[in-house]
Amino acid sequence: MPAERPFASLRLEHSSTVDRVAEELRRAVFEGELESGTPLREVALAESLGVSRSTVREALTVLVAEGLAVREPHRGVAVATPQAASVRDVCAARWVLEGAGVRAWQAASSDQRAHVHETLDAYTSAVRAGASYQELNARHLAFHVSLVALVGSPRLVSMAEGLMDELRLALAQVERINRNAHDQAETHTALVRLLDEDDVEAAHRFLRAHLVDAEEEIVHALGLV
Amino acid sequence: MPAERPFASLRLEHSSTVDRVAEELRRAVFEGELESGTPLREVALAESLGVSRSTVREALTVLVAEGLAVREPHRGVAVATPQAASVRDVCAARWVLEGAGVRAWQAASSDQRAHVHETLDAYTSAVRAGASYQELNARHLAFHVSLVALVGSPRLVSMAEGLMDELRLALAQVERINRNAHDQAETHTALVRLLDEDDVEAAHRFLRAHLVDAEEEIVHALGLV
DNA sequence: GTGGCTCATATTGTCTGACAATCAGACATT
DNA sequence: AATGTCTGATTGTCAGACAATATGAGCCAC
Repeated sequence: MPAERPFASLRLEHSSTVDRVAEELRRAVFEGELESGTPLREVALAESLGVSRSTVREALTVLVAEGLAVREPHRGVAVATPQAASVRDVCAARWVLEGAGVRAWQAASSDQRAHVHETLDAYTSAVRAGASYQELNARHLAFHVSLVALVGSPRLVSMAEGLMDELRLALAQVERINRNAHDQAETHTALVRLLDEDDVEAAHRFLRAHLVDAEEEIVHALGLV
Repeated sequence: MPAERPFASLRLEHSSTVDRVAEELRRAVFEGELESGTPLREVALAESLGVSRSTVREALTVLVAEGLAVREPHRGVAVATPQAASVRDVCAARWVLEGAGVRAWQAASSDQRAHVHETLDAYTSAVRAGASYQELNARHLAFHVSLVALVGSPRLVSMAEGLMDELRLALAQVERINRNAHDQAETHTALVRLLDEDDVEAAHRFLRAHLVDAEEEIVHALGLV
């Protein structure tokens, strides 16, 4: 019987100008090129990127929606400045999402569990390969997103991705000055080992401790900036 | 000792034109004036609202970000069509958030617990007063958001608000045809009673059942549309 | 010096008008 | 029926304009 959408797997991304500008700004933020608080002037960006002001405005709206920048009426958009309070909030939220993911381990599909292993492998091999801060952060946080994905809700996943983007911003600001991205490969491997043993309770407690540690470390590092 | 932001609570909303347009579109969607799938043409909206096309575009971007509308490249924005799958996803996500809220009951502040009572009262009195569908939906969902607020994370709250907006869209579409918004005041009162008795476990199970019911009901009603 | 005033400048918020790229539907061709 | 072509509608992006508002400097009074 013929499928009703024979070529459903084919897809080509139609990157709009706005998307490209937003991506470039995101990159600059995560790369630490833009210090937190830096104002993002519309005309200056438009000229330097060779696009119109309207396009820049739309891209800035995206950044603001993602929490990477803040807009104040008639004062413009600036790179967000991570505060201790907002980091704690992000961590509280991620604990809810990731904790739910871990609890869903046994109910999760084998694909979802495999995906956790994949993101862990990607992280640990990046650590071994001595990858850049940005890549380590990205892979580390991707692992945590894969935990949330165990719940099986696309919306929860995109929420988690948004939270991780905010963390990446905070980490980028911290690492501009203090490059202390230490190796956490064993910690995560241990977490997954607990999951593989189906000891969900222990994994849950372990994750809790890990997230609390991460929160304290980021907040502490922020205090030094 | 003087606070560092003495009048932080004061705030006067400088409603921008974009905000007003977005609010008007939101209202029209929740009111059921716009059937799901209705294309939102930029020029037509601009003329009928008396604003420029750029302003309409920015407002539409907001609606799309909120999940109330979908944009397809070069084809424009249309009112989102709630699918069974997306409703189930929203419900899975809200279960994670609201469940975490209920579990946080005992650790929550008295303000937060009082807020749950307030939103419940607002809902039940609206029921008694025979309020409109829209108002009942809004107050009903505001109660559920107040559960999430027990966690104490602003970001989780705004995530929950986003989910509820999507549900309001779905409800508005089913109620365009089938007005079956039945009274759920007792259910919610019972839930809060369990919380007041600090029987968090029972409240958790009760909430679970309530959310499953709600999901099935909405999905079923959607099937009739 | 502090506090308050006016004013010039920069920037945003919004509008108008334009044009190419793309899409949807009708129509013609094979 | 499937394919190619034309036409109109709509979006994506651009350029330029103007009013409202915020920022900062200078100036004045005390």
